[in-house]
Amino acid sequence: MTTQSESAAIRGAHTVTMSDVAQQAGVSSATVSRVLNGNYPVAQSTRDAVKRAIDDLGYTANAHARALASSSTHSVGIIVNDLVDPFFSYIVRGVEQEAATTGRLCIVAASQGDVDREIELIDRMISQRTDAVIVVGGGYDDASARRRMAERARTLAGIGSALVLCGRPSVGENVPTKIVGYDNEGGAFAVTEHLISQGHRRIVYLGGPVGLSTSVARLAGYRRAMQSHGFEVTPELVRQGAFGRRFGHAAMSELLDARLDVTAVFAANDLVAAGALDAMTAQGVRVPEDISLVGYDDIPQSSELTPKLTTVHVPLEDMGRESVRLALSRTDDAFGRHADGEIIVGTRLIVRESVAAPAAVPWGHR
Amino acid sequence: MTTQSESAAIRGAHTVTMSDVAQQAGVSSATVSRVLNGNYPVAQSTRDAVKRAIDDLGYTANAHARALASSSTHSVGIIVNDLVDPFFSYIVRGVEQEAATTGRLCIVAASQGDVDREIELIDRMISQRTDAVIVVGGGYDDASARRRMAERARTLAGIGSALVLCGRPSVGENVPTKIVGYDNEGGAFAVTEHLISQGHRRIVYLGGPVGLSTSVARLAGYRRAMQSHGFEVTPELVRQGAFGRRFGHAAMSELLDARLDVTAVFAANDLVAAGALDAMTAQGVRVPEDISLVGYDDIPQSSELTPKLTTVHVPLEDMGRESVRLALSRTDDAFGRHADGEIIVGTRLIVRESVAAPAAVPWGHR
DNA sequence: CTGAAAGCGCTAACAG
DNA sequence: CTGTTAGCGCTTTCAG
Repeated sequence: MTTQSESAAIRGAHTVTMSDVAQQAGVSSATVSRVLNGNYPVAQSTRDAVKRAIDDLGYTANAHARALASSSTHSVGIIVNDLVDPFFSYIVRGVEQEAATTGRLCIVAASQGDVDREIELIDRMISQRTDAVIVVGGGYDDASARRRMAERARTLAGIGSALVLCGRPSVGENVPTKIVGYDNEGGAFAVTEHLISQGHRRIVYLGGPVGLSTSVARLAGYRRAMQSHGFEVTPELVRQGAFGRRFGHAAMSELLDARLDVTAVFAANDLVAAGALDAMTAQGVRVPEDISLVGYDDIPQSSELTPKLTTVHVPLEDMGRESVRLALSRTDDAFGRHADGEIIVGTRLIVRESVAAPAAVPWGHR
Repeated sequence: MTTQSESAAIRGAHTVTMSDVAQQAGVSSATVSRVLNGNYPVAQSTRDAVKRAIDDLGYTANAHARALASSSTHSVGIIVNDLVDPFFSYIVRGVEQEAATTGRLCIVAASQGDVDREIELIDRMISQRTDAVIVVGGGYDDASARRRMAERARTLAGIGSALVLCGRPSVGENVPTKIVGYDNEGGAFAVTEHLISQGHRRIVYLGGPVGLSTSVARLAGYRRAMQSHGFEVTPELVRQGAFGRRFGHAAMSELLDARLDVTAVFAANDLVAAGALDAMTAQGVRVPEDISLVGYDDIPQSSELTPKLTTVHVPLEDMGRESVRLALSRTDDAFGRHADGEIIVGTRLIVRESVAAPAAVPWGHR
């Protein structure tokens, strides 16, 4: 048997191309293309000969030549802030899965939350002519960024691809984007309501970058719930900053040191909650006996904290999958114009162990 | 000002190509290519004209055409088991970072631990002609898989790319692969020694798929440490299975239910340790007072457990970075033959809070 | 410094 | 069913 490596060695370092295969099989390259793509009738005998030649030569089609000659590149692009943050990695997992299911490869890039970098990465994806470019996570209310994003959206729509905003608000009317979102305001409202229903009224909102759409919306939901019950949201009750564990820890420590009179904490996401929990545990504050705590996102780790975290579930992986499905579904109308597509996934309160009725005497005031 | 979108609208849906730009700028496409690549002298005025045309037209180079005509594709491929497992996601982060630094994009794919799927994905990466294909994580001692892997390694080397095995042993002598590894056996030996030095002698080895190179090596290190002290490793002391949190929980619960006489647990990785810790906490077993616990990998979450986990540090992100560096460093000799490259990163014991001297009376025997 | 022209490897009509 | 023939959009000699 002639193995791939042997023949490669015999033939030298020249890359094996389709016409090599054609020649070896005694057919034309068109025929090789046909058996490869299986989208056209080819005699069984010819097919076999071609397959044998492919094997013997160790031929692997050049995806670039293919992309150039045909249309689809069989790839999707995804841009996230950070690949190790569970929020993003679960979404990436969903995207990769759905891409694989549809025979596509997945190009991922991390923007580190830098807007310019993000645009730059979108441009690189455009260069790659990916079948979709998925941008994940909240954005800032920045007119320039929005305008540049809109330009890319148009370019992508123009080449038959699509820009999908996953967990990010629209960048403007009449901009051809697809959106996969979830209800940040509503979820925040619900979880705050839950706290209030347990008797809390001095609730602090902790974390989330100032101005980031996601955290703006969560804060709004919190505010609406508080106000609908006539509870005042004093400035000291709102502690924004970042979405990480570290911030949660630092901000909570500070809060505790200040002996602020609060009975519950709404952390802007689960990571912040985890950090806050650490800080409380370190200072001997019991959750939920002394202070109740809730988070947002329901990343799997949340149910592994002690106590298990009450939070708002967001179907991250599904959002990833939906993003590619939506992008791939052609929504052009009869005139070839690109219509908008939008999916809002459901969000729901997950009650676990981190909430209880407020302590008779608040922590730090005994 | 003529915006990109306006002119795109005027021009219709035809993708903007280089010759469009050339025409608009009144030069040849060769010139456009030159200013784009900046690797050849072009008059300043011409350069400006071209740039303006590019802007006006909203031109974005087609990466596939470029890859086809030139050589480098400016991309690297990486294959992991699972994108949300911190072990893998940190490595991916390192790869993405280094790729970005060298102006490359990163194609990622998940094999879900399936060998055939892994080979299939390598083939797709070969199709993409990525500058490197990085396969991450332990492998099974499977001759067929190794042979197929070796074939791919040769193919890749033949087209000027490279197969790098990150955290996986060599697939054979004279196979042109690059290796980025770390000392599993040594780290396991060290952490087991640590336990022994604290007075433990009934230590259970928990987790890790049977036969997976990584876990085989860790188990070997554990055995060597035990045996060097004359402690017998009875079969009941070795509980293999998987690398996940769920397995850790299940196996530890079982162990506890069996009232097995052990004073310490060496979890095959931190996820298993986290699961085991959960199980112990649930049953009222205190760590480390009743039973000591150690893990492996030192994923960041390890220091966020209660108690903080004593474990073996593995520089995951660095390994990712090194993988692409190594792959990109040409190590061809004068005859154009591809030489092997290998990096073994350091591993070190991280002592935290999960180990103490054994209890006078073992848990479950009071 | 710039243009013309020959591919890179493949797909997709268009003829047989 | 199969071969011929154009390109896809770019890079890269080779000539000016």
